[in-house]
Amino acid sequence: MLSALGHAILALLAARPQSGYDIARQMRPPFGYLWQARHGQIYPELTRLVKSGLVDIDRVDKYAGPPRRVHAITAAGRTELAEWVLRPTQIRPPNDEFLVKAYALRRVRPAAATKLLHDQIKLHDERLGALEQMYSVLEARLKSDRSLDPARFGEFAALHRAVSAERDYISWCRWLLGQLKSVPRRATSAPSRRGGPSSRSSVARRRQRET
Amino acid sequence: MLSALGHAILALLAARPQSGYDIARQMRPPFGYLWQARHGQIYPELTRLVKSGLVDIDRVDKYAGPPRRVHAITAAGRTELAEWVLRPTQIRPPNDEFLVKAYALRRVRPAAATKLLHDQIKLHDERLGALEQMYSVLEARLKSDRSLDPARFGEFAALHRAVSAERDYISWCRWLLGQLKSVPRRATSAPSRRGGPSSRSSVARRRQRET
DNA sequence: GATACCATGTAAGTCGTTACATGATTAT
DNA sequence: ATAATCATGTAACGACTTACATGGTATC
Repeated sequence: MLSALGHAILALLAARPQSGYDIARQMRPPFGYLWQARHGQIYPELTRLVKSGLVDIDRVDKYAGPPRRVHAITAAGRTELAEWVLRPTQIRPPNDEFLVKAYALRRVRPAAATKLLHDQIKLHDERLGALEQMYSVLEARLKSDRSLDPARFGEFAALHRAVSAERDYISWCRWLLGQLKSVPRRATSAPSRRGGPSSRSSVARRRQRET
Repeated sequence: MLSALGHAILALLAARPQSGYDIARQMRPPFGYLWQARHGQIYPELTRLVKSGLVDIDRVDKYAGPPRRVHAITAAGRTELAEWVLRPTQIRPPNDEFLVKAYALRRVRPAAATKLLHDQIKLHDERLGALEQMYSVLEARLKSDRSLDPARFGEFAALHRAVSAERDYISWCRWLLGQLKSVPRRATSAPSRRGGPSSRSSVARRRQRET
């Protein structure tokens, strides 16, 4: 059994041999677009991959500074990667903290809510900008190179996904911003429960087992 | 310090008092749209919330079957929730296993790749269908009720996000499917490295420290 | 000299999954 | 009877974060 991170590392090493640091750089939050992880998780995982024979140390480069251990995927690693790709995949839990905050947004003043949204938009805009730049660099390379290099198609697909996801997220933030303007009502700490038929019926639908 | 899950539970309890089972049902993968978690994580977290005084046990319902412990948020809980909402929020790491598989897609036969994508589309289509249904039920309620109930706006916003995210994901899958048809080249286990100037320049750009 | 980056590693703690455990109710 | 759902809990394990640790190089 190999973790998703392990397979993500295999996938990167299948593209080209790299050092742990190279991998960590590509995976560094918040700009990693294939898989995000910190070096504290990557180095031990690399060690495990070497121990299981899916990866080996190609060479150790010593130019200046600390030596770089360049890892390469083995034949067994490529086999494992291909088999893993074919195995069924579940949907990841979205679990976005900011979504929960949006759910509870009416608990804060509208001005504060607006600021929150602008902050979040800024964060995602920065990420989107970085992704778009990587995307256009890659696109330019794919066009200028003799034909398009299918070896880089994976990067293209992943970047395409990441860019699209960020745009979608930002659209939602802007939609929410618009909603805040049109429905500026706010609740205080008292829940203001106007226990009319609306909430009644909700409870009734949920449980009919009441005595 | 309280976890994101703890705050998600607080947010749900701020909407109405509920049992652990109710919370677990709303958070159950793969259809939970606010936050996904298993009951094995939820019950201990609820206990912690009670111990810290953010939640208390409203009552224990015994209709028939096992008793339901109905939890309610306390005043301290509402305060904590509101303060947490205002705190800065980082972007969650996307870390989607299927994205890594897409990155490595050219390692499998085109027919297998196509099947993988159809499977993934099916999964997301099922989730999208469920979400859209919840969305339309909620929408109908918001319209039929006297005016729109701002207390339910959070659900609306979260569902909106979830639906939009699923649609975006499915679009990407379909785009990939189209790409597979137009670029049906596949690599065998041999990496076919045609070490031309393209990969050279890439390496050169990445590190200029070579002796 | 201070700061930033390169480069690798480990340890402690939290978050989350999976599986075990129990027992009643409802439907087939 | 058998299975599915209701309802709560715990234990073991794996994934991930944060912080500590080291030491060289480049830049201001």
